[in-house]
Amino acid sequence: MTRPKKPSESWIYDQIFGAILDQKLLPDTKLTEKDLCEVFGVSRTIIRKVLLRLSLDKVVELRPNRGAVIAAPKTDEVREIFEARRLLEDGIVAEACRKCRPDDAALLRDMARREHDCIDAGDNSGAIRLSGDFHVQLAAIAGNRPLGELLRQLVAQTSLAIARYVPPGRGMCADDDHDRLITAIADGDVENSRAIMRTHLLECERRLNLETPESSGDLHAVFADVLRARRPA
Amino acid sequence: MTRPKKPSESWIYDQIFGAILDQKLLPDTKLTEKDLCEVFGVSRTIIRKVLLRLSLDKVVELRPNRGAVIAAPKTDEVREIFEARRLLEDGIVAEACRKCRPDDAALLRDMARREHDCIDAGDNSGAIRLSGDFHVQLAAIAGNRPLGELLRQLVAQTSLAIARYVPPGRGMCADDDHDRLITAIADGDVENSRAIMRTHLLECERRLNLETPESSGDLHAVFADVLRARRPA
DNA sequence: AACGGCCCATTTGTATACAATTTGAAAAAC
DNA sequence: GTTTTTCAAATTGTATACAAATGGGCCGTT
Repeated sequence: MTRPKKPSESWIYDQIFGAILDQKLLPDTKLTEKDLCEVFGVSRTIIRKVLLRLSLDKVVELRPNRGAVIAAPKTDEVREIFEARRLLEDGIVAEACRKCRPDDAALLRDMARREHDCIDAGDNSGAIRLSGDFHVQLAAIAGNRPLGELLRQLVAQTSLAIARYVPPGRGMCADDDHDRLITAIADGDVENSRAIMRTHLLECERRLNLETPESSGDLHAVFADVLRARRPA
Repeated sequence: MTRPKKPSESWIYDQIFGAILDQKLLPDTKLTEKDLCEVFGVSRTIIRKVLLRLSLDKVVELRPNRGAVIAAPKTDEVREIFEARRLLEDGIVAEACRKCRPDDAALLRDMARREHDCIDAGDNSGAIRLSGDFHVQLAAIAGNRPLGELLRQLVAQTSLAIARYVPPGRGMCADDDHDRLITAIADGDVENSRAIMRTHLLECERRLNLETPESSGDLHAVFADVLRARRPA
């Protein structure tokens, strides 16, 4: 938690991302460059680089001439993200089954344990982050680096979605999904692993309250009836 | 081809990327910031933003304190990229079959026609770019935007790999693969579409000469025998 | 009092100045 | 003659200065 003398770009990235996961920065919050400069003690050059990277990861939205705000993914988009993850991770987990070595499994078990610790300690953002790291680590074991990089992006967006749509106080993930997944992978059981992963992702998506329609945004859609009434056909 | 008064960031991106596809910029070529500033008539601020984005798309490599060079993907990495594409596009094409409307098919046919025109005219980089756009458009029809964005990145890396590994003068892609794909998709024939896509990608990869070992790079590996001789066990 | 236009404060976008690092080569030491 | 040291030119990294744009409030008009 200590701030280095010269905060690096990636450290600032993590700090901002972490603040989002902690829900200290809520969607649509404006990120003024000058304020971030004062907070982190660097010039706008650095802050702008960080904001550009955050925007390419779809964590913040960069509106030309109007600054950066925390991204507010729509429910439709969150569903698409999970759909994409089901596709990618189906392939990843199958390959991980074939490539997984004993020490890989040990590392996965250690990550799952630390995730449990975070949940027990009530460290919500830590749990979200470790859960994401777990999936990224699976991709690393599968050994396809481009695929792992793509998943990293989807995981970042998923983390944002969880922070946004998980009802506060409610448990986020079925605790032992990851544990059962590790066992299946260590056994090299491809079909079982794929089934667990698929169910796991579907279950995660289901726990988000994506049903409640969003208030914001498209006023034309909200007042569609008004529009229809105003135009006597 | 005319240069705007104020070249936009994305225009400069496209120009550099196009020069790479045209093999006017070969791998490991250094991209000096000052030179690019003079060429495009903008300040280093803009150039550095473009280079950052190119590096995040893995088209150039950004070495800290040592500048940017055109990326030189290793054969292993190219194989991984194609493997990732097979996974992603298998899902994309299946979804595109369900979502494809008549005007979508018409657009695809138009893109395929323009690609043929480029091949006939000997416009190699144009053909590579349109071929990539075709696949990205399929993802757009499938209607999963995050997935489409991921594919866009893979397509960029594929284009770089093609420019690097296709033997000059040799035809790049089986001409009618895209046409047959359009027909199958327009018919809503999921299984056939998936088979064509899979074969298409495998065929593209096969046409690259990834067999010839790369000369450059890891001197430790190249001179492994020397190293062994120097260390008398 | 409501509407519209104007102006100024704030914020973002771009260019440039300055600091730090790398690199190559000349000079000094062995 | 070879190796090491040192130094200068070039290049990247960071901060800042300046230009352009946005947004909101003030004032005048109707």
